Parts: sequence; structure tokens; C-alpha cells
Amino acid sequence: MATIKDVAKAAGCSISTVSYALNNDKRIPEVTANRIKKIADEINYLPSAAARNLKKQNTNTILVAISNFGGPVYNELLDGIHNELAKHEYTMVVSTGASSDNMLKQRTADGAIISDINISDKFLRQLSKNFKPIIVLDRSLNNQNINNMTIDNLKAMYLLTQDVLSKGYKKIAYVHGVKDTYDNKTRFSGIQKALRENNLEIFKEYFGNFTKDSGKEIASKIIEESIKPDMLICGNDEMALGIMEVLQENNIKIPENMGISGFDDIQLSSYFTPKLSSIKINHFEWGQKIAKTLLRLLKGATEKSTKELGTLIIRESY
Amino acid sequence: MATIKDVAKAAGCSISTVSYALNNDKRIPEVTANRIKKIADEINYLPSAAARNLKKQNTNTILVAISNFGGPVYNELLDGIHNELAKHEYTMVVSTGASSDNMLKQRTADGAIISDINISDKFLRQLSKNFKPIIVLDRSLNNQNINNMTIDNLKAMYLLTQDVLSKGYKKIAYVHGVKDTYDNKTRFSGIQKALRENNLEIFKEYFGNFTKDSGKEIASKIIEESIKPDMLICGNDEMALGIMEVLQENNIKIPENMGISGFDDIQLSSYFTPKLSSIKINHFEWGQKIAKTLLRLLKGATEKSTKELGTLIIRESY
DNA sequence: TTATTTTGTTGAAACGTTTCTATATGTATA
DNA sequence: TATACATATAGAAACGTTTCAACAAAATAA
Repeated sequence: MATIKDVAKAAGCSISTVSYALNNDKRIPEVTANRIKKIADEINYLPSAAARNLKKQNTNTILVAISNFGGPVYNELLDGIHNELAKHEYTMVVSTGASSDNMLKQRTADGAIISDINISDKFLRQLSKNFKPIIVLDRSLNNQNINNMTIDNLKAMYLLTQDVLSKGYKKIAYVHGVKDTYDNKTRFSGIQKALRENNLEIFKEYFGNFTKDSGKEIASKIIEESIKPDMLICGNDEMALGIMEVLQENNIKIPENMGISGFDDIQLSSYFTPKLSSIKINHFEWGQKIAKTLLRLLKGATEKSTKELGTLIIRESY
Repeated sequence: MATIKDVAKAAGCSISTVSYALNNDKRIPEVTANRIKKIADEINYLPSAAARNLKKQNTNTILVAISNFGGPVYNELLDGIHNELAKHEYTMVVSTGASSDNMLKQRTADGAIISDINISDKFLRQLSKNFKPIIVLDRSLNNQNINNMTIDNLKAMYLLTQDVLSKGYKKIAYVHGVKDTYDNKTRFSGIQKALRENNLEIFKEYFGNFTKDSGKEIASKIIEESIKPDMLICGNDEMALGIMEVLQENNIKIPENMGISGFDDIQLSSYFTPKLSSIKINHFEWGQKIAKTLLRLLKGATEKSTKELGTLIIRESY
């Protein structure tokens, strides 16, 4: 690998001159700068990020940590974040699992966006002492150095539940996702709030883990029950889809025999028969918003926590 | 940020001792090592990746460059790669677009897996002089320093076409994806080979770009045609799905009036009515295989190019 | 006892940049 | 002509690690 030293030698000048030239410093006249750039090209020189990062104490890179690549929810969000970051010449990098931990600890990025429930609050709090800025999307964390940008689950579910109630449903059950997650808890709260205002109680609770398979299992249980709910509000679309599939196989008609709703409005949901009613988040735009906020934080601004609003998409499933 | 220097000072020993202790070098007795580790923890020390990478001349990181996060094809592949890499303590990082270019040029990774048609052959050839190993998934590149691991599109499409022919279809059209890509070209070749062997010619060609929307546009054209094909072999599932949607809206029944097939077997395809026949690639396993190969390359092994076989999934669409 | 090996520790060089400061040369000003 | 100033270049320190080579002290061998 050619280094800046080799360029200097080939160009017959000092290292510092090369560095200035390559970084378009005005103190180097254009002719020499061009000559040096050409030589650098010829000997195939590319600056080492490691050396540069060490000296400059930054990386010009943003890390996005997600819980897995399998989810349909992330795609648009990532594209949105990347789209915005690219405009500002930042490099975006995505990781999961242990890779995220490594990247974070090693400070291989200038900032991070976290949407991975497997990363503990404790780890983040600890990390935030050395590493800033951090934006979390998947929890509400009360910490000076960490910004929260979440989805307003409570409000969305509140609105959905009100709509459900207005259609005459009475025996409303909630299908939980992973129990202690921010998303699950706040979604449930929204339902309860609406119920309470109408002097109703939750009819039943089922416990899944946000996956389609857990939805299928729950549906198998429901089939056995003698007294069934008339409406299933699900923690997300994937579970709802799994439930619908099994229910329909067992001749429970949706929405005639039982209503059902999801959350996220993933692409699949509009293809299913019946089309699933859900809460839509424009993840691309949200991603852009998140990136913009991060960029401002990087410049030293202070930003408030935000809650992204979803819109109710009423289709055919209740 | 605490540095190794601070740890040394706090522990009352030299920098090198700290370094050895933290890296579990056997020359430091366990008691002192533990004492030093504890102190490092207390003052919140985390080693700087930049400094370490610079000195060690590696990063313990693998980059996967993909063309966008929106595609349903990548998810499993990425999970597969990550799963395998994590077992070997490597960090995996995913990027798109300009971010990939940056990462590659800066050598922020020890190796790269490329599946992004927007990265030119020329760029890769140039890069490969300085950067190794590189595995490309989305093209066939004849270069000493670059490994090819592709899907055997030709064979898969050949088999599919033969099956189509055996069902009696005669007027077979191909729906192209992005024209000059490896995937599109080799998929088309497979069809042509089968056709030729049966003394047939392609009935018609349509030109899309692998997206659902391009499929929709093509379908709109087909509707207008007085002489229609009886079978549409599509370059991928997404286009096939788009076509089916529009065709059905216009009362063209599938498979009764026209047969159709896809490629990739994305999740959606088994939910659509009628269920789409396609070629399935087990992307998770393929990802693991790719990672394993990369790991071997990293150790200096030489590896042959491979072609991953797909399996024909025959459902309801032809 | 002396010689030799082992064990634990250290100093310093090196990795490849950026950037501060110094210096040489040339040009404008008095 | 001397002085000041601008312009172009160079030298060297610094970033935070790893690791080689050196060495003292302790343990073992002769």
C-alpha cells in the first residue's frame, strides 16, 4: 500500500505539502496541487482511514444498530436515514448483534442511531459517557446525553381503539409483542386509555413476540376457546398476519366473525385477503428526520425528544 | 476519553504492561492483569479502534455493500453472513451507495462482500490492487484478486423453462430486469438455451428494471396487445407480482389465460393469489457459505468461484 | 557459589495521517 | 536599499495503540 510518504517521495516534496494538496488547502497553488494529485493517482494512493481517524479524532461515519436484517420495518427507515446522511457526505453503516456492540465500544463512528432492544439501557447509559450523539428509536431513555425519537404508539393505538369501539366491537383482546419493550408497552397503554374512557376493560390478553409464528400459535389457542373475543388488536402486523392465516384456515371469517388490526403497515398487509387495517408510519421520511436531527447534534445543537405520529389505515380486517 | 496512558498512570505501571494485560498476554501474571483490567473499567477506558487499526493494519471488520435496503432479497442473506461472521468474532457492517465507496476506499474493513450493481467493475478492479479479499455476488469478474460467488441463474432458468415447455406453453416471453446486469443476462441465457433445444424462439421480450412498478407498466402494455404471449417468464418475483396485479385487475386470469413465473421466491410470492411459481435460493445458507469462504480467504487460502444452485418452486401461477 | 534461565516490567519505535510552527524565497511598500 | 509582507514549502509533534528489544530481579541449574 502506497502511503502519503510514497507520494511525497514521488513528487519530490514534503509530506505536509502532499497532505495540504490532497485536502485542497488554499496555501498550495493549483498547479502543484494538481501535479501532486496526479502522482497520487498514478501510484494508487488512498489515504488510510485509521491514521486519519486517529489524528482527527473522528470518523465521518454514522452507525445504525438494528436488531436484525429480517424485519420488513427497517428497510425504508434505513433508506431514509442514508438518503439524508449521504447529502452531507457522511458514511452510514448498519450492524446487528455483537457487531453493533463492537462498533459502539470502539467508537468507529461519530454518532449512532439505535433500534435494537437487545442493547440494554445500562450499556447505552455507560456508553453515552464516552460516545455522543446517540439517538434511540426503540425506547424512552431519560439521559442527558441520549436523544429519544420514538413513535407515538400510545396516541396511535388510542385512536385505533376508539375507531374500533365506534364500530361496535365490545370484547377486545390485545395481542402483546415482546413483553417489556417500549413499543409493546406503549401500544397497550393506548388501548387501555381508550377502553377506560369508555368504561370498558380489556377482554383478554395474548402473549406473542412480534413474529408471525407467535401469531400462529396464538391463533391456534383462540380456536379452542369457547368464549372468543370479537376483536383482536395486535402489537404489530406480522403477528396479525400469522393469526389471520390460521384463523381463516379454521373457517373463522374476518371481519365477519372476528375483527383484527395490526401496527406498522408493512407491505404484505395490503396484499393479504382481507387487507389488514393498521397504523402506518412513513419510515422513509422518519429516517430522514432522524438523520437531520443527528446531524444537528453533531454540530453541537441540543435537541428535544420527538414522537413520530402514525396514521390510521382502515382497510377490510375490522 | 480515557486512554491507555491514563490506565497506566492509575495503575502505576507502564503503557506496555497495560496493553499486554488487556490483551491477555501470558507474560503478565493473572493477578496484575486483573488489577489492571479492573482499573481500566473503573476509569471507563475503551481502546480506540483508530489507533489499534493503524498499528495492527487491520480492522477485524467485514463490509457488505448492497445496492439498497429496500429489497426483500437481501435480508436473509445478510443474516446468514452475519451469523457466520459473528461466530468468528468478526464485526459485520452493511452499507449502500456512496457510503460503500467510502468504506472501500478507506479500507475500513479487512474484506468485502459486494452485491451492488452500482459499483463498477472498473472500480473493483482498481480497488482489488490494494484491498483483499473481495467476493462479488452480483457479477462474474475475471480477476485474480476477486472471488465470484454467484447464483446459477442459467441453470435454474433452463430448468424452469423446460418445465414450462413440458406444460405445453408455446408463446413464451421474457420480462427483463435491469438490462446489463449479470443476473438478468444469465437468466435470459438459461431460457434461450432451453428454447433452442426445443427448436423454439423467444416469443417476445419486455424490458423492466426488477421493480414492481416496472412490472405494472409492462402489464399495462400487455393488456393492449392483440396477440399476447401465453407465458411470462420474469427476471424476478417483484416484477412478476406487479404484472399479476395489473393483469388480474384487467380480468386476465392466471394461470388460465396466461402463465407467469418469477425468480428469488421472496416471501410475498407465497401469499399472492395465485401463489407465484419461482426459483428459491436459500439466502441464509448461501450467506453462511459466503462468510465461510471469506474467512478462509482472510487466512490466505485460495478459493474457486462457486455457483449457488436454486430450486424450482412450482405453485399455482403457471 | 556462580552461571543460566525464567519471569515480569519497561522504554521506545512504529503505524499514516494532520496541522502547528518555522523558514526560505519572492514581491510589494516605504 | 531596507523593511515588511505574502507565498510556498518543510520539519516535527501528536493522535493511541502494539510490539520489539532491553533489562532487572527472581528462580533454577550447575
